Amino acid sequence: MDGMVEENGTSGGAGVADPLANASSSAGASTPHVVTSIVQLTLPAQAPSAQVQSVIQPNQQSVIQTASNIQSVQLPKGNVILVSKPSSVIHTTQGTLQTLQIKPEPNTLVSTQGQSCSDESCSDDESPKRKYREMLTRRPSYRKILNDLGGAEIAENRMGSKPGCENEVSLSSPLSFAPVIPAGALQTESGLHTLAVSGAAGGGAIVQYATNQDGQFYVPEDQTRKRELRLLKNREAARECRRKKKEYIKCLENRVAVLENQNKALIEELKSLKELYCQQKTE
DNA sequence: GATTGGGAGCGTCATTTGCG
DNA sequence: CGCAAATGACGCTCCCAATC
Repeated sequence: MDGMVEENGTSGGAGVADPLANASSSAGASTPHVVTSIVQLTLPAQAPSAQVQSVIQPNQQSVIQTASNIQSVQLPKGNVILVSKPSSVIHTTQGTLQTLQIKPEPNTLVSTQGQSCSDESCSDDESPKRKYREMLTRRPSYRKILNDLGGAEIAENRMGSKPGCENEVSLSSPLSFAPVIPAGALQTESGLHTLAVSGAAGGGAIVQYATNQDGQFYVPEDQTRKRELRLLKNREAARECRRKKKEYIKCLENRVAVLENQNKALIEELKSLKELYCQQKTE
């Protein structure tokens, strides 16, 4: 899967869709998400009517996005940045849009829940600790991320690229644990004993075994088959999960690079605007 | 060549998540 | 709600580079 994710955040044809790509694609001609990000810039209050010639040419792709179907909302305080959530690396427990409110006070916490929360203004229910915990809720699974972005079918195609892998299931290898004894073992109503055993690679497992006429211990056939099948499936699942995790990390790394570039461009743009503004002011 | 430390990958178990 | 899949955590092995 080398080169699956291209620099501009779009995914390669045969690869899995970059779960994070849409948020970073500034052109976005083919993306279903019209709005990738909305940034409201507030001009200095001293010069509300300043005429500023944009350094952004009409046909030039700007890193600052606008969207015709989005209405700007006047907010009483501070600047508001709306971030489309689905592709954001920031995950919250609610809503499609996140509102990040930026306040100048140094001790203010930035909340992703739609409101800021300074240390002293929070009630017990809304304590910073609680909010922090909420922010740390488990990240959605890779499967969910793909589903949200409509990439499920791609994932399925990938699965399809290994046709018949289930048929390769082999139940031939025997279990390796020894039927060591009943000290502390429990006997069930079905006559099976339940015993905790240690696996070869740490951890443990609960197995059931029975005794034959000679009092020897054995594990019922279908019990071992079930266990083997479960282990085999889980082995495959773990492998797949690791692959997806690596892919996900690649995507994140790619996104970092894209955002760093965007940040650079924004800084440059801001610099140019500032220069223009100062020029016109002195004239 | 022997030793050592770190990284990558694997198998398994326990737990969480998602779906019917 | 139950079940299967997905994922985190843990321990193990293998490989490779650095050091002695």
